[in-house]
Amino acid sequence: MKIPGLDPTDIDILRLLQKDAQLTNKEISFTLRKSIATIHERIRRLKEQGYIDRVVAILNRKKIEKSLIAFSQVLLNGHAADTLYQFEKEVMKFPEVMECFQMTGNFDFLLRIATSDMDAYHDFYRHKLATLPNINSIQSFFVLSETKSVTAYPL
Amino acid sequence: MKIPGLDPTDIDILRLLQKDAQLTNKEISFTLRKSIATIHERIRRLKEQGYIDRVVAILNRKKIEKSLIAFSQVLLNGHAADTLYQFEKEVMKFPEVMECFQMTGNFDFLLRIATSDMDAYHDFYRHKLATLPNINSIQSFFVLSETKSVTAYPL
DNA sequence: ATTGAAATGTAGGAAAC
DNA sequence: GTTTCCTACATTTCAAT
Repeated sequence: MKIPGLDPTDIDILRLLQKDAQLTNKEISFTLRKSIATIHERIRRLKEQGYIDRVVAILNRKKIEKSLIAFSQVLLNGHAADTLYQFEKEVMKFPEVMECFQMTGNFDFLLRIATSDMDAYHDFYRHKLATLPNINSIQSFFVLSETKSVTAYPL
Repeated sequence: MKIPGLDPTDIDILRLLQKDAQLTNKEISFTLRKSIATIHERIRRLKEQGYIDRVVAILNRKKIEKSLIAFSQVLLNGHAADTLYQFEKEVMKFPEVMECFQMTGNFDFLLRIATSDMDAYHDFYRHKLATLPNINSIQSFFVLSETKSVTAYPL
């Protein structure tokens, strides 16, 4: 079995819910040819055991005026545990930072930053990000166009 | 008004649904001190007008054995419209590629790639990604740890 | 656009096979 | 794991404001 604790029906359910979490148990049971009660019980278990983390609404970025997405590579001065921890602790408080990953390679963190436009990004950069302690360098790249963007993991 | 076509109540609703789309209309109506019918009508409108793109289940990456996330910077040979288009068309077919953005800067595309481990990534790299035409270089970075990862835009 | 109330459908739980 | 039944909630519609 590919994923410990999950059988093919569980995988099918996860595949469907990753694309559309508003499917009713009835619709899922029809698609997968199982009873409603089975689907209900499976989903309950998948949530309880933490396979499904949460259900969220994905907004249309263009419509809500967060048209500018930046990916910023951050290099810190030194890698003392405390330096890393302090950076993480502060950067995750910024709502503009949707993602922050510590990375392999020649920089320390990769951030995904959402703002309305370049002015707003500049503002965030100067008055928030660049004010954090122990920052050596920040290199930013901006999204020109979005070819694909899904939240569904391949299963 | 910050976002055209939305009043403060709409913004509040979007903020809540971005974090938890399983909130019932009743719960939202209680939080925002509006009637259930109002909340219902607002959400219907937000979906119809495309502010809410979709509602999805977010899985726990660790539990489903997609522990390895790579960000790959791809540089193509030349930027003929057809070269770009062909790359986009092919790369978006790969389920491992969760995101593909055309970017500013000294590379053309940034990909987010989800696989189970380094072996699976290597396999994807050699037999899928690197076989696409007109690829000049691919530089990959891997996620060591996840400090923050949300799908909610700041509103 | 907002509301309360009424109708419909779904979720969630229990029992028996 | 499935089926049936049941109750409680949630969604959806609608007439009135």
